[in-house]
Amino acid sequence: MVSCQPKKVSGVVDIMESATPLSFIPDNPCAACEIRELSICGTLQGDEFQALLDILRKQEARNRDPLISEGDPADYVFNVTSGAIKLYKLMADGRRQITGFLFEGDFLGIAMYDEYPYSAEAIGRVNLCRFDRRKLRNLLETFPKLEHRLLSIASNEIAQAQDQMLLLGRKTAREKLCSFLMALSKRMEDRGRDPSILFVPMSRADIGDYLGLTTETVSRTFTALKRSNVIRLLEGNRVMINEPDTLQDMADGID
Amino acid sequence: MVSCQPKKVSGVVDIMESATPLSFIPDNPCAACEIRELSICGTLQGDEFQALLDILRKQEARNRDPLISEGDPADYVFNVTSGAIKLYKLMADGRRQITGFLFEGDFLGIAMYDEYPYSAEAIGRVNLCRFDRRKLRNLLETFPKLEHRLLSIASNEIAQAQDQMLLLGRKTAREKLCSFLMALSKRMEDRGRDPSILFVPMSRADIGDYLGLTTETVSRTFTALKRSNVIRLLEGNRVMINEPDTLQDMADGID
DNA sequence: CGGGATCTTGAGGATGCTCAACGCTAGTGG
DNA sequence: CCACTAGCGTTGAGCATCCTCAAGATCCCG
Repeated sequence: MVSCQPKKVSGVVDIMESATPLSFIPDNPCAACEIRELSICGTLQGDEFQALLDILRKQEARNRDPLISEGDPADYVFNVTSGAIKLYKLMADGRRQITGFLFEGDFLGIAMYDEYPYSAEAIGRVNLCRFDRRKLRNLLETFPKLEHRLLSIASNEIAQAQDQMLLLGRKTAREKLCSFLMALSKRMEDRGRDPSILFVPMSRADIGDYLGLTTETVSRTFTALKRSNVIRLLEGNRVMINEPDTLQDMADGID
Repeated sequence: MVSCQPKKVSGVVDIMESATPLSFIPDNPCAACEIRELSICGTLQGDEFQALLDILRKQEARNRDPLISEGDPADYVFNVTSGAIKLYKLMADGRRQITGFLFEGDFLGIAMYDEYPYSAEAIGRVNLCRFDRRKLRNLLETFPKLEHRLLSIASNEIAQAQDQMLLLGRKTAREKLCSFLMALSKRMEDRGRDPSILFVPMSRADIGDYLGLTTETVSRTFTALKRSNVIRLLEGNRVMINEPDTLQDMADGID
C-alpha cells in the first residue's frame, strides 16, 4: 500500500551520546544517508547502529529488476533508500494484485517468514539497504528496541492494509483513484513536502492492479478527474491537485 | 443498512483480586483455558505469565455486543477465548468492509495505536480476556519475548491481509466464496479438527461485507456450489465440504 | 527518427448490484 | 399453545458499473 508512516517529529537521534559517534565510523555508508530518521536505523544509537551497519549491504536496481520472488527463501530484508518498488501477488492465470508500493524509507520484508509471501520489483532506479535476515533476527534478540521498532512498523502496515481492504471491497473506481492520490498527497505532507504536487512513477497498469481495476478504467477515471478540474496531469509523471478538499470528499464517497 | 444499535456492553467479571503464584491461584482463570498455547499466553512461563495474569480481566459478550469502536481510545486489547467476532470499517454512507473474523485464540488490537482503527462486534456468545493496553505495553519492555510473540502474530496478520487484498481486488464471486470456505477449512485442519465440516456462525451479510459482495450474491453463490455438489449446507450454520480439491481449484481460479 | 511500450478513447457485453417479493425460523406475548 | 413479528435467507428481473476487445495517439529510449 502507499505507505504513510508518520513523520518522525520527536527529533533526530542524538549521536553524540552514543558509544560510537557516527562520524567516527570508518567508511560509514550511512553517513550521507538522507532518510535515516525515516527507516529502522533512525531509532538506534552507537553500538546498536554499528551492529546494524555490520550486516548491511548496499544494493542498486533498475526498472523491472526483480528484488524478491514469492515462495523464494526469505534470506534478506531491505530498506528502500531511494526510488520506488511494487509488491505483488500473482494468480495461476496471471491476474495480479499489487499489495503495496514502497518508497524511500520504507521497509521490505517485515513479515518474518521463511519464504517471501509476495514478489517485489523495482519501479525505475532504486537504491536499497540489504540485511541478512538471520543476522537481523539475532540482532533483534540483542536489541529489543529494534524489535519494538519493527512492531511499530508492522502495526502501521496492518492499519494500512485494512484501509486498502475497505478500498478494494467497497469503493467505486473514482473513490479508489481519489483515495490513492490522497494517500500519495498525505505521504508528501508527512515528509514536509508540497502535498499538491505528486510524483506518480508507476504505470496505469500498476495503479490498476493496485486498486483492483483495469488500466482502461484508471485512464478513463484520470481523464474524468482532469476534466472536472480536480487534478491536472503534468510533465514527467506528475499530478497536480487543484482541489484537495473535493478530492478528499470523492475518496470518501461524499457527493 | 447496517442496523447496529449499540447495545450495552455486558458486564465485566473481575476475577483477579490479588496476585498469587500461578499454581496456587484458586480458580485460576487460565488453569482450564483450552487455548493457552494458541494465544499470546502460550509462550510465557512463570513470572512472565504471572505478570500477564495480573493485568488480565475476563469479559463476556453476546451477539452484536460492540467490543471496540473505530476512533475510540485504544485502552484495551483482547484475546478471544471462545466464540467469534468480526472487525469492520464503515464509510460515511454506511458501506461496510469486514476486515477479519476472529475466533478462539485470536488476538484483537495488535496495532499499537492510541485509537482503534476499526470496530469489533461479537458474533453470538463470546468470551474474551481483556488486557489494559498501557500495562501491556509496560510488560513488553520487561519481557522482550512477549514483544517477539506479538511481532510474529503481526507478521501473520500482514500475510493474511495480503491474501485478502488479492481476493478483494482480483477474484470473482465464486473464487471469493471458495477461498473463504477453504480458509475456514484450513483453520480447522490447523487445529487438528475435521476440515470437511465447517461452522459458519456469521450471516450472509457478514460474509458479503467480508468478501466485497452483496448478501444476494453470497446466497446465490452458495446455492450454485450446493447444486454442483461441491458443498452441502447442514443444520446449525454448518457447511460440509464434499470435494475439497474442487473447492481449492475454484478458489484459485483453476477451471 | 523509428518502434515498442504506454496511454487514451470507443463500443459492446458480462458480472455482480439494486429492488422486490416471499419463505423460513426463532423469539415474544397473549 | 398459537398467532405475530422481525430478521435472515433465497430467488427473480432489470440494470449499472466496470471489463473486454479494439484501434489510435503519445511517449520514450535507443
